[in-house]
Amino acid sequence: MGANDFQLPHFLPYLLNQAAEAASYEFQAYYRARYGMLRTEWRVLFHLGLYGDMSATQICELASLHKTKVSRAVAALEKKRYMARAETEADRRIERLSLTPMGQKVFRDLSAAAERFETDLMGDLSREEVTHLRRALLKLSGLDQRRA
Amino acid sequence: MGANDFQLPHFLPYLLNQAAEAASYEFQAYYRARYGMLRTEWRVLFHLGLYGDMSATQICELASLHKTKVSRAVAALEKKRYMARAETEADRRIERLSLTPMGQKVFRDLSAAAERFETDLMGDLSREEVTHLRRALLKLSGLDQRRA
DNA sequence: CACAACCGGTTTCATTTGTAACCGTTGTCT
DNA sequence: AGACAACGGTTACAAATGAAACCGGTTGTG
Repeated sequence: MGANDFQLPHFLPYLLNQAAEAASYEFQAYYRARYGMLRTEWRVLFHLGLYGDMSATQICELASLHKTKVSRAVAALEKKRYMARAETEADRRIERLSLTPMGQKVFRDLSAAAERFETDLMGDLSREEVTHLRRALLKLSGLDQRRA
Repeated sequence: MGANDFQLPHFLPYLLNQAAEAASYEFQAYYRARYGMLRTEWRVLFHLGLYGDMSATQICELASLHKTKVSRAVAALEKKRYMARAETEADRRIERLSLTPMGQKVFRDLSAAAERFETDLMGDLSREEVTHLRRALLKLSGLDQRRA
């Protein structure tokens, strides 16, 4: 024990952070340059594209994002005409968010780009390594618990 | 292919990010509450603690941090009296950074805390899983290339 | 030796983020 | 019904971040 055998490149939180940053670098550059989008914005866009219309709060829960972040991302996406809001008749506080046709197009392009970057990324890893990696990350993130 | 089989919880950059955030959450709360430190600050502190005195630029390279971030972290650590600067006689631009005794104490405490949190974190994973995970993350982060 | 390019590090300014207070709506309790 | 807590979402303000300009100090070149 003690600090002697502790090394930064073995410390999981550090390692995860470095890997996460490296992994999202190219994709980030892509959606930023091409659509002027921020990280939270593509996340919101993807949630709507993948899971269908939903409210801001639902996105918060699914993506573990704070509501102010989502609120701002929603405003930005709306301004870019990628997304629209509709009032809910049953509860007038809730806004049903949905992608516009243009937003859907962006979503499809970004999905394809995401797959390309991911494939690229996995180039260094064997198929088995990727499977194990995903499983471990799911556990660590708690995403396996929160999801159906 | 196409967007149909694409799912957010399988997308590596997303997954890595979620895992990284979840993993560093508790440790972050610890050094923040206890020492009022920011993420970049503990990274700088750890680099000095683990690898001995060095310059800001060297930390930038080792930790893949931008120099403004390091500059601010160094200023903050100095203000807290965890770290001191010394001029280099050979090149008066370079500052040799080193931990004060107080900084070393903080470093030791944080090292121990880091190990505890990491052990905790790995509770969900088998020893083998952790080994594989580390190897994969090292590759993805590029940390294995840049380091001796 | 003068001059320009470069380097280590800081500062400035615009953008992004976090925290908390806030607004209108709905649910609850009596 | 009326008072009040809780909720969905926004706004305001402070703190953190990123990009680029900047400041001395150093190196290289004529």
